[in-house]
Amino acid sequence: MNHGPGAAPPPDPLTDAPAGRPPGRPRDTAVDAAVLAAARELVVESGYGSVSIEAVARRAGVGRPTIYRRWAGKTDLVFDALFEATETVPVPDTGDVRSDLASVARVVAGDLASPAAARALVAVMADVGADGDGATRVRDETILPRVAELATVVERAQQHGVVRRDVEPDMVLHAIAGVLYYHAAVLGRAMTDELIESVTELLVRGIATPRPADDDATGVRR
Amino acid sequence: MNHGPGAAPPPDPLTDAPAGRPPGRPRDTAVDAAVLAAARELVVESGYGSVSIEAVARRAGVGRPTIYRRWAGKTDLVFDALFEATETVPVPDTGDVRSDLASVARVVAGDLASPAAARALVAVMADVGADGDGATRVRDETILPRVAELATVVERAQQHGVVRRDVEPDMVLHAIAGVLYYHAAVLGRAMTDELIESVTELLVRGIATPRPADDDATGVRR
DNA sequence: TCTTTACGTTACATACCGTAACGTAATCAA
DNA sequence: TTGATTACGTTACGGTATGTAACGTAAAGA
Repeated sequence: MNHGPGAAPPPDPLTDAPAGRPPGRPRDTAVDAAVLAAARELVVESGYGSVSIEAVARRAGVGRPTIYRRWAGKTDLVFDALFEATETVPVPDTGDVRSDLASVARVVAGDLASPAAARALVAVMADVGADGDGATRVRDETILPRVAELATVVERAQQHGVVRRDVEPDMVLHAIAGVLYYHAAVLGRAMTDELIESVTELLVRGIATPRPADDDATGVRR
Repeated sequence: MNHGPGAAPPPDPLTDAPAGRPPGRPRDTAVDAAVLAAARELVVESGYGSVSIEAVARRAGVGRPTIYRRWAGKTDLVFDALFEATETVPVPDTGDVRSDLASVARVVAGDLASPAAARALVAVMADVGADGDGATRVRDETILPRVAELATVVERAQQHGVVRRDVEPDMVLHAIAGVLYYHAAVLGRAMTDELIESVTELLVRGIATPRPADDDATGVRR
């Protein structure tokens, strides 16, 4: 994946110096902004499948080659356009696992607030997954680090004994994301408070440590 | 959505008669099969985004207009090609909620077994969701009925008192599907037994009725 | 034989792709 | 100021896919 405009000037491989601004006319940052905004708008309006580089260039008032100088293709561009807006959020720490997980769920739901954006995110993932190259890179550079960071919420709760030790922290995060993605992208449902509430409820009960003299909380055979 | 070749001759609205075979040369069912097979192959080989009606027609040895006579477009065609293979499975009833849900999870995982197919399914969903028309139809005609059918597993368990009454049965099914879809399409992970196991574990604990003198199974404040 | 529909072929206008070439503009170094 | 270097918009190119139309031929029933 390119992640084009964000790239800093490369360090000089010989001198190992910080390598100041490269020669020549610098990129116009206004172009970056215009293109990303146009891409975002078009995706929301007409869906990922209907977006074309051509249309983005037209709306942004920019030449098509200019876009190709920055991004490798539609997938790259839309990916940046959608993730550029998602600012990193601090890991919640309210002292209560339930509240922490609810916060996480609300952040994820925020990214999926617009059904169109949700579908686009999924479409990009499906698209990116097509080539074995960039697929793992996107995941490893964008999704997984964030998951690992947020998983500390679960780890903290484990150290305090309120969450089972055999729960994989990442799994909990993936579950939150999975359920919300599914509701947004496949079911086309809005991210309501009720949904966030019931997901949190389900997970908190699912990962909670059973009461001391109760080592078989799942013995539900009838 | 079209669901083209499966359509039976329409009943006569006036006579209410079964309405025999329509006049003219009948559709060649071999063409249906060849096109669907070609579409399936191409989707698995190169991903949904790279499939074109043109390519499908070429591989199927069929004229392009012939495809357009049956399906409205790429989305329609691929949708039918992918769902045609998923036979309906009887609702499990092992007498144990855990086993029942594990069975459901295994069925869903079966549909997502091939990573390429999983991505294609998601891509089609995202694509279908773009137009407000066919979106709800696909969901209401394909996904939701199946979910409602399988949700009886949860309802049965509720009647036997092993699952909380305030759990929405559909929600449980959506959770299973959501987590598995996410793992397949976004994370690109295989449908392992461990995954199915841990999802089932999480959900069973999450929906189980708390022990009688234990009305606060979620009081996990530290 | 007549009517009706299916099929393959060919053709058409439109659109997008990705890249190349050109002239002009902006920036830095000598 | 001059030269080198890169960015930008415009134009153009060959290639591919789209969705539709028109044609002749094939297959079925009346």
